Amino acid sequence: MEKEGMSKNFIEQIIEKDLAEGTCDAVHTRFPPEPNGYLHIGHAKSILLNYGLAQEYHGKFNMRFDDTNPTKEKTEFVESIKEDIQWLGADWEDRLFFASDYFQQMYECALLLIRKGKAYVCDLSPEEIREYRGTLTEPGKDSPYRNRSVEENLELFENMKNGVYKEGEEVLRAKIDMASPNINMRDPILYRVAHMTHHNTGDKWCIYPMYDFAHPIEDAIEGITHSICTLEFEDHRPLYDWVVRECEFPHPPKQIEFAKLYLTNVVTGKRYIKKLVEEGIVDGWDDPRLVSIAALRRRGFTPESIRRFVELCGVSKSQSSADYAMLEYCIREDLKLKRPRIMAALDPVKLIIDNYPEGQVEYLEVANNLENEELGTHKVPFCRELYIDREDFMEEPPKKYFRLFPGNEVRLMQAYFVKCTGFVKDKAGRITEVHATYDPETKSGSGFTGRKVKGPIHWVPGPYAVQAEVRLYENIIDEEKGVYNEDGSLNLNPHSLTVLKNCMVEPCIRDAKPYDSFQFVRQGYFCVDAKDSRPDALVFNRIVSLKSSYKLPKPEET
RNA sequence: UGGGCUAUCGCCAAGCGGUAAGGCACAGGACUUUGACUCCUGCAUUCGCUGGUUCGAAUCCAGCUAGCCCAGCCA
Repeated sequence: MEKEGMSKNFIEQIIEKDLAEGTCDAVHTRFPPEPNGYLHIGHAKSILLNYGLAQEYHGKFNMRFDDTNPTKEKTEFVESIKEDIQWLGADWEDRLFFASDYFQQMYECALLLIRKGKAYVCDLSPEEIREYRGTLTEPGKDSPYRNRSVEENLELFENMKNGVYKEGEEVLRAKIDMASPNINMRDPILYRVAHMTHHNTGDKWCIYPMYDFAHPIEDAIEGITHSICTLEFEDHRPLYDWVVRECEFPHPPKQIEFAKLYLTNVVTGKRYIKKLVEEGIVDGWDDPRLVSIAALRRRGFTPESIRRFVELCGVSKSQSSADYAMLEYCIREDLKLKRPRIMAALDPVKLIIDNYPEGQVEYLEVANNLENEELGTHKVPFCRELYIDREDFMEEPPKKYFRLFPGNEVRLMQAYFVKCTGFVKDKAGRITEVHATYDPETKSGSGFTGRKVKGPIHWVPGPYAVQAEVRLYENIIDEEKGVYNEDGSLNLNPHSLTVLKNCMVEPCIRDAKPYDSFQFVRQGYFCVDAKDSRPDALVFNRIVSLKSSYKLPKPEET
């Protein structure tokens, strides 16, 4: 995992300084999600950053569920999160933890703070607490319960723990500074009452610690040295440090904040995704048009490609959003030499080789990937009737069109040269058949050098081709307008899903399994849909298009 | 005069007082049994703005400006 030659990001610089100065003697990081939803590409950055840092400095990486609020958390999310992290390749070894496992220790920390006169039980209602907190520009004022005796606080807190109070009746607060310009320091709430069954601790507790109190303790207990989180927690750092200090942990962890990863013009907001799912606009949280880890996996992205992407994006403190093209580059790059390339006609039109004997079939051995011999070969039947893609034939070709048109000769990929002799149209003027003759001497691999042709085109054998349904997914975005309209509503791209039902694919595709990806020659990368494989027709997702296809030449100047 | 943070090419991002790395995207060209890939070439006299310090500033100082975050008994 050594990044040779690459400059160190600011977190690496902090860590190396800490290591050099002896502030810590080993690196220990963690990924602490709340199990209240599914992971997306943004989480991947945090996971890979934390795991990568542990690897790079030969330290440890912990997995920890930050489950301190039973009203939002579910076991099913715990399972999906674990699965996604494992898939990404971050290994927590035997260090899988739950914040809820530390509830007893947190409770004892609270007791310590009360005894030190640093925390008090407050009777104020939620509304009153808000009023007393002041505003962004005005200081708050002290709670009338701020100066209770240690004994009284101890008793009241005991009552809280024993379920004497209803939710909202009492809270435990830190005694810091109600006039602090940092609102987080205005006597933040440490513990609240919640009569609720917790997914891990059941009914054992009815008081639950707040994030600001729990998180530093979790980190300290686990011996985390660098607690890496996102920018919005910068204002919480003074409180984080306060908790660690007042609870008297000997080796205080250091909180470091970095900027979240956003993708330009891609919907990442949880609220919006929830709405899309609820309204049936997407078929679930793993719909390939979204950027959840599960969606990316279903769409054919590989863990390697996501790791590469995160690495390419870098780590900084400036709020930024990565171009989606960068993600596409990563998956193209990863699949390029790794996956087979097979031929397909997304919009098939018949090509009839008139001089090829009717009923004759020969099995051509074609390379799975011309750039990577290790992927071997497979056989494709070649016969009189083939399918080619509609865009590979033009009745009246513009300049610089190298594919099939009357009188032109091209190579059928890894097969023969064919020369177009004619075509048939239906009443509507739509081409239904293209006719050609082939030259047996030009067989692929024969070493024929007699003449050259410019445009190799792809083909599939008519009677043997497999019909597949191909879904061309676009992200829910609009390149021009962006994701959100001015009023904050979503700007849905009406072309986010196009379904092509009669695509013709090489017969070898029959052996494909869910999540298998291929390059459909000249069409882009496709992945077998893991959620929708039908017995009678294959279903594919488009992962990404090839970089460009034939572009009409610019109109000539007159 | 609330507080915190950020500002380097269309998008990421190095740079840490010695005269603007790299990647994506884009544009040319070469090659090609994928108009893909690969390979060349081009792409910031300038670092949000204005002053100042200095032989020398993206880097230091001052003052502006813009954007993001904070007033959950969410994380």
